[in-house]
Amino acid sequence: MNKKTDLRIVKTKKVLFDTLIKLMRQKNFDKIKISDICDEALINRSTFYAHYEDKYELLDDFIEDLKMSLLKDLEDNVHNINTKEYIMKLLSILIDHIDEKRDIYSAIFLNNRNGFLVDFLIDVIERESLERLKNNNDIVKSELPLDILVKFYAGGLINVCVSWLTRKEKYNKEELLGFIDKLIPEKI
Amino acid sequence: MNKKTDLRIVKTKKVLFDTLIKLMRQKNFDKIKISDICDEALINRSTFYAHYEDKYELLDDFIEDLKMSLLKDLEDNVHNINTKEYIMKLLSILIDHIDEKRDIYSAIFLNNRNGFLVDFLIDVIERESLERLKNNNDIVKSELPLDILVKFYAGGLINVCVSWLTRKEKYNKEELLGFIDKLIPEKI
DNA sequence: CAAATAACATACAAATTGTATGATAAATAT
DNA sequence: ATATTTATCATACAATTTGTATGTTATTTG
Repeated sequence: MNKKTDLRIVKTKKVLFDTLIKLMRQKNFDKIKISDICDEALINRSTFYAHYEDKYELLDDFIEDLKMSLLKDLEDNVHNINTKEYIMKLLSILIDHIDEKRDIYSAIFLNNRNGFLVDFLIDVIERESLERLKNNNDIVKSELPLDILVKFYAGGLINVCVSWLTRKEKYNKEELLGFIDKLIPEKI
Repeated sequence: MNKKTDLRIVKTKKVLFDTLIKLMRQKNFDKIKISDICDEALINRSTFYAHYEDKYELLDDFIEDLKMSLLKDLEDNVHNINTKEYIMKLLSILIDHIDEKRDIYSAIFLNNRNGFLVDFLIDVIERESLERLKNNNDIVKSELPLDILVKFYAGGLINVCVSWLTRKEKYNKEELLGFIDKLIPEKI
């Protein structure tokens, strides 16, 4: 039984997270000062230092949270189905998740901090489905190493999602999923 | 006839570039101070400020140079051939280029500053081959918007290259090209 | 060789960070 | 409900890093 964290800490972190994203939408993360964040968040600067060593630690903590919430969305929704269905479901959840948190993700992407998402997606695919993919007939024929396949599809699909999110949204969510459906072959 | 730049400037910028990469291999770009760079480069800090406003401008300038050299490699080698051949040739040149400048690129990738390469590759493909791709039978059947296709393949292939570069190199250059060959369908 | 100018040495102001301390307010636990 | 704990605040200050300014020296160009 882990004692729950003090409400004040929860509140402080939340307002720091919100403010960070707000500022990242206005200017590049590189240019954001700790004092900017505190001023905007109405948080004393010494309080900031009580939680984080620097702004990078704040960003890391935030992204960790984001990963957890994405992971939860996936766990709740993705179940054992075949490879392509599985990937489609995974991306559908991912896109929903991104779409719900559109402000957050577009701020992250604007700052080119999306490496984590590629890494994360690769991680998820590797962890959750490596065993399944290994025993799956779909995958055997490709003659390609699994790690290469995973990198390729993860990189490509994330890039499509990023452009969909940051651009002027030529397509809606359903169209995007339709495109992705065509990009992923039935038999990999 | 544009007057050539003063030799001293060329030398100063070169040593700044070299030092930046050296430091980026040791620690994250975020943590590198202007004074670190100058100390290591044996350049007076005031000289730094004579050329750049901050370290981000230095990095931009360096990446601009890198883009130019990559562009030159491509121009020298890529000629009109069909879509798949064209893409394979493009990537072959890209991989050679990256391989030659392995130290530089792995430092950039380690710092997750590879967004520019995806953007750049997309740019190259869009500029140099959009017309060709448009009139190409290979592309028509896909029923997918060209921009989506470009994002997908650019993101996927760059991600494969990045992992190839930063990982412990399980595969050699020829094997990598073989994998890429299988990833790109004959008819897109 | 003369003129131009880049790099240097130095100093210093400004901005930002990082730390320390005691007081106050809020949350938890008994 | 009250005592206890502790997070936040206010403030001050040292330390770091940046950014600018100035005159001198060394190098490059023409």
